[in-house]
Amino acid sequence: MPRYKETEREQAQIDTRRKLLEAAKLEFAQRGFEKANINQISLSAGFAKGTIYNYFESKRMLMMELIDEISKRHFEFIKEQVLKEENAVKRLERFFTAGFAWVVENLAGGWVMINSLYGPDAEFKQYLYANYEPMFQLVEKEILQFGIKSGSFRQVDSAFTARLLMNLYLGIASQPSPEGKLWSDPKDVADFVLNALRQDHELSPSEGKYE
Amino acid sequence: MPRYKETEREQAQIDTRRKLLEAAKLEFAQRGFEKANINQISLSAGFAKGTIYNYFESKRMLMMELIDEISKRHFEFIKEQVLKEENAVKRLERFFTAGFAWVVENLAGGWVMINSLYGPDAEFKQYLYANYEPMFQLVEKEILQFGIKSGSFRQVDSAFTARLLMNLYLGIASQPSPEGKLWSDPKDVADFVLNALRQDHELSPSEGKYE
Amino acid sequence: MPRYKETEREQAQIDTRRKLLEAAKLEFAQRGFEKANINQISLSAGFAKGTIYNYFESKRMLMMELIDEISKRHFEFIKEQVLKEENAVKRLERFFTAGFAWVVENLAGGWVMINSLYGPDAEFKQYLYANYEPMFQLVEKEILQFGIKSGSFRQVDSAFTARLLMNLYLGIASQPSPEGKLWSDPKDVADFVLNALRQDHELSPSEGKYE
Amino acid sequence: MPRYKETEREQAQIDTRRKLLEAAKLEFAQRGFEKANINQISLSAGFAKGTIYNYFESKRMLMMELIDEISKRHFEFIKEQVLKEENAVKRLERFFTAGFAWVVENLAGGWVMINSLYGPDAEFKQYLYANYEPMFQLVEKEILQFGIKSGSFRQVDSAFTARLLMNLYLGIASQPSPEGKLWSDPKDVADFVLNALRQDHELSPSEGKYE
DNA sequence: TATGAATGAGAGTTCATTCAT
DNA sequence: AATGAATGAACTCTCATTCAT
Repeated sequence: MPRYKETEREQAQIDTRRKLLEAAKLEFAQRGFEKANINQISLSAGFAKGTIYNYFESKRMLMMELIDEISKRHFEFIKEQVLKEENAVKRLERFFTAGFAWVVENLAGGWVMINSLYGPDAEFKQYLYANYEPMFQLVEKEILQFGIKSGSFRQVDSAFTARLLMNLYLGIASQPSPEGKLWSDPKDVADFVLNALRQDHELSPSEGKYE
Repeated sequence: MPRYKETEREQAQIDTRRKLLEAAKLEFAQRGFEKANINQISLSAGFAKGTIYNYFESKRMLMMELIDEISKRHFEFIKEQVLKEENAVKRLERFFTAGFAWVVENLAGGWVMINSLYGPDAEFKQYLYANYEPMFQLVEKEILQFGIKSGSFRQVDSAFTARLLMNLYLGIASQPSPEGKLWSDPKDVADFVLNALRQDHELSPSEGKYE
Repeated sequence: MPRYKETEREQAQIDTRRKLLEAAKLEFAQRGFEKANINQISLSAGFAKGTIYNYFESKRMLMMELIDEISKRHFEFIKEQVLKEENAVKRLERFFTAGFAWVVENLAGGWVMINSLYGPDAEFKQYLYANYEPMFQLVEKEILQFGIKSGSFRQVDSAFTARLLMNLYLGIASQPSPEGKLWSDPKDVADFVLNALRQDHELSPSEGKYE
Repeated sequence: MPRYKETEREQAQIDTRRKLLEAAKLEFAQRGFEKANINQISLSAGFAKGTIYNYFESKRMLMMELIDEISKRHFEFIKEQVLKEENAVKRLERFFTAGFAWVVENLAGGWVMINSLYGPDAEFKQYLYANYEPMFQLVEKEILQFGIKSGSFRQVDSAFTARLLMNLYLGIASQPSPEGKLWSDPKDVADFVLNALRQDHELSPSEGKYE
């Protein structure tokens, strides 16, 4: 059999798979995992009901692979944007700017992530946390520790603070309006955080206390 | 008919209702709304499967009433604790302390709230937001505006900041360990926030820049 | 115990029973036997759900007693009106006039009869036929045979014709408009039937009189 | 894909659908719509209980399609037989002969029709009336008006009389014995009706009145 | 006798999954 | 690889009936 035929077939399979994942993303985002209809996903993607089972073992495995794909893209996007900046403050601002932008550009994907993260399904949640580990690392190391080392930020517990920042990000990202807008500006969130992270040595000891 | 008899019957109804809501809370927390089995709830509460329909119109209505009850208790608890304090900084600390404590003491209730807040069901989400409006108000007015007026906090957008704080609270509250512990100390979160809210007038203009 | 107390109690029971039957008639007429809600009947009658079971063994027995009552009243009404007339032609006309009037005045009762007569429940149907036997007899003997004997009608098979007439009556009676009107005038139906029953034209003119 | 394969599959679908409708007809006829068990229908037809939902949206829709099918066949059968005759009297006789024959040959179908026509379900009733409109038209135009024009019948209100005849037909048709026989002979019914429709000009005007 | 909470059998419907074509 | 008919477990909801008070 000619080589190029093989390649064509492989490409066709990849395309089908991509279409199915795209349809799944929309369905899961709209109805949630439990209410989502796997037959409908296959149909929406332009195939017959059964086709999806040639590509994914089960509804659950489909979801896992979807989570995988979305979270990887999500991370890559943010990582690239953040590392572009060479200044910790700008990196932090960029983290929120890029993060919010991604959500707005990927509403359905965002919903799948949020639902899995805060939903009742332990397996999905655990899987997602594992997938987001690199993003935690990014925030912790490439933003916070980087900023502390460079003197931009005060000495904070970077692991703890990374989690706080991720929480802020995801929390806000989970509340888009029906039109797909977020309720806050990334700049404002970044400002708030920067205020919390700024050096406070210039405060006189007596002023450092909050009664 | 003797009065006390009536009272007895009424009390029995209240008890049954409470048992059913309690069982529902556990089931919904554990499995999520969609996977929750309403027959099982009734059975877990110690009744026949049909009994629950003498008390709640439908699975959905049961959930709504549960959300109602939990959110009201949640708010009352936090409100009481926060308003006990007469100092804005202490109120803010108390908000997190009491908030975390409530979640730890009410793990199942917390799950129901979080799942509804971040889940795919628009009706539940909307209902819950409406129910949590008083809590937003509490944070905005009795903590933030109160602190700004008294000079404890700098001039921030109180509505925006209230939402940020609620996000932080709910985000962290949504991640209890399997043993029911939260990953962070309320004191640490409060400190982070207080750093962001402290007066910055003592900074000289040149020091106000992050570079 | 005083005698009049007993009587009062008996009267109260009779009243309760009547109210329950009345409510049952409306419910059965509106929703049909299968969809009718026996709890609702008891409530509509002004009692608690369980009360109806103090008066009727089961939903089915309630229906039987209702059929009994309605069909007896129905027959008594028509019989009285028909026998008032001393002329066969008038009796026949009166049969349709009174019959239609009864249906219009007793729409709910009429529905219960028709549904039972033409419905899928064999037991009800059989019971109703037994109950309507006297009405068949009335038509056969007091109208048709009476008219044949008196020379008003030609020689027809009175049993067969009685059934035909009952069919005509019940068929039309089963089609009231939503406002409770029947689609035809009893006079017109009677005229049609009288045409079919008149002496054949080859009879001499003197015999052509229906009296 | 080969054409004949497609055809095979289509044929299989048509067969399955027919089997399901057949089973539904028997179940509905025997137990009535409300008591009929849709799972049982699917099982009786030789499929799993869920299969029927691949062909019909709901129990209600199944019933509607069944009514549709039966009434169409019913009408076609009678129409063909009636129009075969070229004489109004014969057409009328044929109407009853063919009508009775159809009922006897299609007992279950007949029951479904009668139950829907006289039952408590307004939607079915309305649907059936709409479906039987052509049959009313047939009786009114092709039998009665045809007979009046040709001088076979006297001048009667054809719409009114058509309804009367349909009533007679359906009423008798609704009372088959357990063995599936009707209580009357079509000839006798036709004779009765013909007597009512015959020209009465030979009666002297004064005798034509029933007073 | 009246009450109404509790019961539990039963039914319609959904849909993930299988598999022969 | 793609198809889509068939499957049957599972689930929500209804309501006739019971019975302790």
